Amino acid sequence: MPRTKQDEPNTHRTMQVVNHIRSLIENGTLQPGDKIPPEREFARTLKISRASLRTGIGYMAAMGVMKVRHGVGTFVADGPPEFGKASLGLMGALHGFQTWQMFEARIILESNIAALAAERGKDEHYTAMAEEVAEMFAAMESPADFLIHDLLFHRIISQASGNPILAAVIETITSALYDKRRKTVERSIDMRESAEMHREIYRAIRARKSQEARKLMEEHLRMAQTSQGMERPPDRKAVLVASR
Amino acid sequence: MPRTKQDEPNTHRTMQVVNHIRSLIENGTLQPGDKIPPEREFARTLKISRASLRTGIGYMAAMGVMKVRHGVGTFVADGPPEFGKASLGLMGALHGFQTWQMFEARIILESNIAALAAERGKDEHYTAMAEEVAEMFAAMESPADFLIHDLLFHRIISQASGNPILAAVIETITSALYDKRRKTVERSIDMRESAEMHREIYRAIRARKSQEARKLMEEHLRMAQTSQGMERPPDRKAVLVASR
DNA sequence: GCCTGCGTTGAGGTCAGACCACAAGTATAC
DNA sequence: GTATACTTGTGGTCTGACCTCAACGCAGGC
Repeated sequence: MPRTKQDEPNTHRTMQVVNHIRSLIENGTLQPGDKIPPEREFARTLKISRASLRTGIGYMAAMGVMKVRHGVGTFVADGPPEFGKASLGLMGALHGFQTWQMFEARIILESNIAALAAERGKDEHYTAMAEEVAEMFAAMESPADFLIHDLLFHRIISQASGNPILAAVIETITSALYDKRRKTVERSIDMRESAEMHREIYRAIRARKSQEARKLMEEHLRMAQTSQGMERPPDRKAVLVASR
Repeated sequence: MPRTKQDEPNTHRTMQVVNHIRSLIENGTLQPGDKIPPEREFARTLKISRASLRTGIGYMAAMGVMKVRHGVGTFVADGPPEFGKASLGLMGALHGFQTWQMFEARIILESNIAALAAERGKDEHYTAMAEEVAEMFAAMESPADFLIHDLLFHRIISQASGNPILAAVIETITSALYDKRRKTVERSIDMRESAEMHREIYRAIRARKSQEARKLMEEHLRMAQTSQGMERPPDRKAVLVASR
């Protein structure tokens, strides 16, 4: 009698789907931005139910590897690497992340990234950075536009660092921080000074002065934190937090 | 008659579930390790189908916030904070992460974490760290046991850093690195020397010498990387790593 | 007494197929 | 010629039946 189960590939269907798609990505069949087959068809191909297929896709979508668009199709993520949008928020709820901790993480990561960018940056990065700085000066009258170029500038530095993992991490933190901020009032920071600082950072990176780039980035972010009212770190002696 | 469409807040069911559970966590109804109601029952409570509920749970499970155990139940994650286990692996497939990049990220993060731990560590952390160091010296004959205490030691430092976000990130990287390594041969590193280094790190942290802790941690990790054969990065001919 | 088997129970996992909702393109009415 | 309505393709949700797994407990054998 044929045993009802046996067969080796008995792993959960979810992982079966994930691994399949993963291998398609690894062997180049699927590129970022590509569309995968419609669910019904793909399910038939993989010889599993549509429900199971969807579970697997949902899994990958949660981690930001796939992007599903209702009524249109399912695609491999493109854009900059990043963990699932909501991941930090959810984990924050679970482990009690504080905003100052996000800032701290960001400062540490981004100043190191700036240093790496100074060591490894290429001409294409310099060009792109210079452009964004220029845009910032030009957008001095429009906070919204300014912010866009601010974000782009930092993203380019991440790319220039040559380490996509670190880039993914700060991308995740930054976006969490960002949509935490947009819930509050539109802070009106001193854009001229901010643009000025970005320019200095750019110059340090371009001059391959990694230590200086690190320092400037740190200053810049500390200032940004302060001007956003997200003051104070931990301040030991004063805090009575009984920990545990 | 079947309820026509627009009933009310038509947000995707998935997010409906996620937000519900999230609020249960935030208001303290659900604690790490707690079990949520059985799917059939919970679905009835939320007035959605079991399928949709499962989608939402799957989403949270993918990000490491929930843990599902077939035949047993679904639980809120406990243990140290960490992004979804597979997240790095999948993103790596998509964005071409290299092993040296993981090491680099780890070194940067963990040396900064060691510095923070030196500034903020508490007695309970010192005690736990000392214990693990002792265990390492005691497990000199058993590589497997040694590794366990090695991991625990590093995890305690993460906690002592007082920044759960950074802790979550290195936890994720470390575990990815770990199960990448266990696929290769069991490297027999010099455990005595390794234990020795851990002890020095511990001392620096305990003495609140943050700069020294940072430096020692960096050395330790560089050595670990080397001894694992995961040699150096983008070694072009222009390797003037004069910086630092 | 203690161990072994096997059935029961409760939980998650999978399936099939019908139907809903959304986005885009296409045809039709004015 | 433009605006509205229809059609099509694709993801989203619902039902309800059935499968698999883990834990527990009772019974039989040593």
